[in-house]
Amino acid sequence: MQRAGTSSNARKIPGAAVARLPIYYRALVEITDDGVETVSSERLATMAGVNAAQVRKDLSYLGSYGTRGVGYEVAFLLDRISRELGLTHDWPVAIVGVGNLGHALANYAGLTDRGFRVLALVDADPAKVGMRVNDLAVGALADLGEIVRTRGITIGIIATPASAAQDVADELVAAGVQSILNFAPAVIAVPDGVSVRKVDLATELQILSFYQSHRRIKERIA
Amino acid sequence: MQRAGTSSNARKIPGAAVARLPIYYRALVEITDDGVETVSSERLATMAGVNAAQVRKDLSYLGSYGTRGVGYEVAFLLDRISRELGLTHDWPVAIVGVGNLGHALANYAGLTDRGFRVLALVDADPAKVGMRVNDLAVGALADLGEIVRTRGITIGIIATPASAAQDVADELVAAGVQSILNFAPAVIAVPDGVSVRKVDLATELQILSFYQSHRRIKERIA
DNA sequence: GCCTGTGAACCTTTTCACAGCA
DNA sequence: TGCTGTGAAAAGGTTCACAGGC
Repeated sequence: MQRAGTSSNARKIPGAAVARLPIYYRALVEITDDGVETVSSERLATMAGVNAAQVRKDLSYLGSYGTRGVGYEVAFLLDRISRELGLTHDWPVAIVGVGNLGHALANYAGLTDRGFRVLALVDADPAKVGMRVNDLAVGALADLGEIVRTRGITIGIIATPASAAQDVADELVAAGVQSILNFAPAVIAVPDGVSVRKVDLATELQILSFYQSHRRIKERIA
Repeated sequence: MQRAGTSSNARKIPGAAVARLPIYYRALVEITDDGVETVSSERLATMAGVNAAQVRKDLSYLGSYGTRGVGYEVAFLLDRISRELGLTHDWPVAIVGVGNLGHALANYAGLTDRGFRVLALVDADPAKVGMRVNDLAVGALADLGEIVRTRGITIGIIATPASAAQDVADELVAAGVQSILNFAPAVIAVPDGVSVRKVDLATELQILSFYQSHRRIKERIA
C-alpha cells in the first residue's frame, strides 16, 4: 500500500484503516439518507466490501463508539469519522495542468460536494492562461507559488504530463503545500512531512492485465 | 520457501509485488530511452521510490534474471516484465459513462500507448448515444452486452455516477468481462474470478485530508 | 570489489474467537 | 440474545544481512 504521511501524538491509526474510513463515511451517508439510525458492523462491512471484524477493529481505533447488542449510531459515527478525516472544514485545492484530465477534475462535482474547493487552476501553456474553466481563470505556472500562498492552498493536484510532475511537486512543496494528489504517471519525490497519493490509470490497467493474463493458470481476485 | 509441485510458469507472485511491476516497467522504458543497457536494483529502487531489497525480491519472483556484480540487462528485464504483465498484446477496452471523466479517459493517450485500445463507449443518456468521441460512436447502455461480445472487450471501465455502477458491473460481468476498473465512488460486488480495481478521487483526497489534519506544526526545513 | 538472490527477522494487516455488556 | 471490542493467531509484506557468483 501507499504511505501517506506523518501521524500525530494521540491515537495512532494504522494507514490501512485510514484508507478505509472514507468508504465507511460514504456508506454512513448513504444509510443516513435512507433514514436508518443504527447500523451493525455486519451491515457496514457488506456495504464497504470488507470483513465485519475489520470494520469493528477500524472503528475501535477512533474509540468505543458502538453499543454492544445494538450497533453503531449512524449520525454519531458519521460525525466522529468526519472529524477524524478533517471534513469539518473546507480544503482549498489547486489543480496544476488543465488538459483533458485537469478539466474533468475541475468540473467534478464529487470534489466540491465533500468540501474540496478548487480555488486555483494553473497551466504551463500560455494559450491556456487566462482561459475560464468553471468560473475560474487559469493562472500561469510561473505564478504557482504566489497563487498557492495568496489563496491558502493546502492540497495540490498534479494533472500534468509525467515530465513536468517533479518540477510541479517541487514548486508546490516550496510554496508550503503538504498534501499532493498525483495523477501524472511518474513517481515523485517529496521531503518528509509531505503526503503524496498517486492515481495512475495505466498502472491500474496493467495490474488488471496481469491478472487477466494469469487467469487461465489460476483463478484469482485482485 | 514455496515450491509448488506444478509446472514452470506456476510461480505465485504476491499482489503487492504485482502492483509494483508497472512502476518498474515504466522506469525501464525510461532507462531504455536514455540508451543505458544495464541497471542496478539500487537505481531502479530510486526511480520507483522503493527500497533496493524490495526491487530484488520483486524481480526474483519472475526468475533470476540479474547478474551478480553487474545488475539487470534492461532490454531483457523489460521483456520479462512485459510478458508477465500481459503487455505483449492489446487489450480491448470499453468505457461506460461518457461524462467529463469518460471523455477525458477516451482521449487519454497513455491508454493507447500501452496497448489498451478503447473500442467502445457507452452511455445511458439517449442524447449522447450516437455522438462521436475520438472517432468512436457512443453506444446505448442497453446494447452493452452485445457490444462487449461483438468487440471482444476484456476490460471494462466504469465512469458512471455511483448509482449506476453496480448495474453496469453486473452487465459487464454477464457479458463475460473479468477485469473492471471502477471510477465511480461506489463499492461494487462481483463474483469470484473477476478482478476489480478502484480509483476514487474523493477517497484519495479524504485520506490526504486526514494526514493534513493530523499533521503537527506546519514547519519545513528549507 | 560489486551487486544479485534469498533465508530469516521484523513489522503490518487481517481474521478469528470469545469475553463483556446493553 | 445480539453485537461490539479486542487480545491472540495467522497471513502478508518489508527490510536486513550476508552468502554466492561475476
